[in-house]
Amino acid sequence: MRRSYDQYCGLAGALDLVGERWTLLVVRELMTGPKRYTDLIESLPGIGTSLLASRLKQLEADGICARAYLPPPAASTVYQLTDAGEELGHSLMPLIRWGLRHAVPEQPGPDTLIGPEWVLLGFTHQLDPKTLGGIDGTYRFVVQGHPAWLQIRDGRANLVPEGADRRPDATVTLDAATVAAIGSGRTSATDAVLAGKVSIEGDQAAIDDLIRVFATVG
Amino acid sequence: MRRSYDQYCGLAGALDLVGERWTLLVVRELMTGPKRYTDLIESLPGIGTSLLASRLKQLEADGICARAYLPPPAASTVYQLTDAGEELGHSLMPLIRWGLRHAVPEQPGPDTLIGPEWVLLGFTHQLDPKTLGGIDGTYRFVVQGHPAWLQIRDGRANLVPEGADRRPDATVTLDAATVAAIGSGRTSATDAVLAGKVSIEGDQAAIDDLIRVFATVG
DNA sequence: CCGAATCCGGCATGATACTG
DNA sequence: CAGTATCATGCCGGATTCGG
Repeated sequence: MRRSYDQYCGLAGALDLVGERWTLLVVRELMTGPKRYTDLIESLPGIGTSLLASRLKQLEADGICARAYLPPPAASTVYQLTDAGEELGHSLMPLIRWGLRHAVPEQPGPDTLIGPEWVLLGFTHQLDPKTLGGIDGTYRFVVQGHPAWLQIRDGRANLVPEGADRRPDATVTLDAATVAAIGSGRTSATDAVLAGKVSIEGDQAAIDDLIRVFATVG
Repeated sequence: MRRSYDQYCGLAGALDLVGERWTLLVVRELMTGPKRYTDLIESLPGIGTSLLASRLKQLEADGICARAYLPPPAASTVYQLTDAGEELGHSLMPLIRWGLRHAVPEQPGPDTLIGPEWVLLGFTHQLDPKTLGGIDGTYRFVVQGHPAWLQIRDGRANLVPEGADRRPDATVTLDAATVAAIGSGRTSATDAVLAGKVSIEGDQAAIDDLIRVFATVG
């Protein structure tokens, strides 16, 4: 029997489902695409293998994530968000941005793990869908040396896993503090570019598209 | 030394501060005005007095809430949100509405605690500030027999504590399931009124204002 | 190697009793 | 009213093991 706050309240109900330690970080991982058990273990150092298994089972039972079985030769199990899980992910964006503003230090500490997708989430969430229309491109973001891929297509921007065959239309290089400042809303993307904190290289048309998208952020 | 995920991520950082059991529910309580220690204990059955004290200390140390000392004759300590705490409250609204949609059953169970403010939060968050302009009124909502007060003034709507001297301009009566359906976005407020799920009584001008506000919700 | 289940020490939580 | 002290319980983290 699971522990419940037993209150008729959206927050208490949400926390009954996803309020336990690690659970929301598992959801965060799945927000950037399906992941294998081992991928999750690596992104979540300290979780303990049995706890992850238990969390995944709960999330599955609650309809937040589901397993999928990749066909051979990949032949592996992946976990992915259901529609309810995707909605949950979107509903977390303001909290993520609050955390960037109030809970994440300017500079990461020596032992702090950096996942470029984590900090890019706050950025992509601020993009204006109207500006994205007509753009079709794949951008490689290098955050503090760690690469992540952003795909803009059909008026939507998504972080996608690195693909062996993928070639970036442009590469954007910046450090973690800069992404955090932009993602949190503290700095506008344009200001960061003008301050020389962001380097963009690649196909000129793609760069122009990106600059236009940046102009709407902040 | 507090346990930390130690990840450069807005969500992980936020959870380092407010991810432990009960913490966000304390914040939720403070979202509807300053509260005394004993008020909190009563709204959070099961928390255990020492754990609440510990959580309040953490929230204070992290700049999310602060104590205030009421002057005599009230002569009592209250806890209230700081600016960062208010921001946190706002950032939780989408999660609260997700919870209303996916984690709260239609009908409360026999032991489920009902706090009218909890479920009204999802409603007030959807109000369109433009519609609120020019309205100055105090409305009494009776949710499943439990009263709560909504004050609309200066273009903003806030849940306020019951005041001995307060007199409602109108009283709205409805059940918990109806507020949840509206607050979650499943039903529009207008539809709920048309379906006879909501009863409104009071001053005719105040009722008209309220109906106009309702029309923007959903 | 992937995806777990098991065992165990330690810390967090919950209930009660007690104090200024 | 506003907490502190204490203690039983249960959850978490780490290591090990095990089947596919």
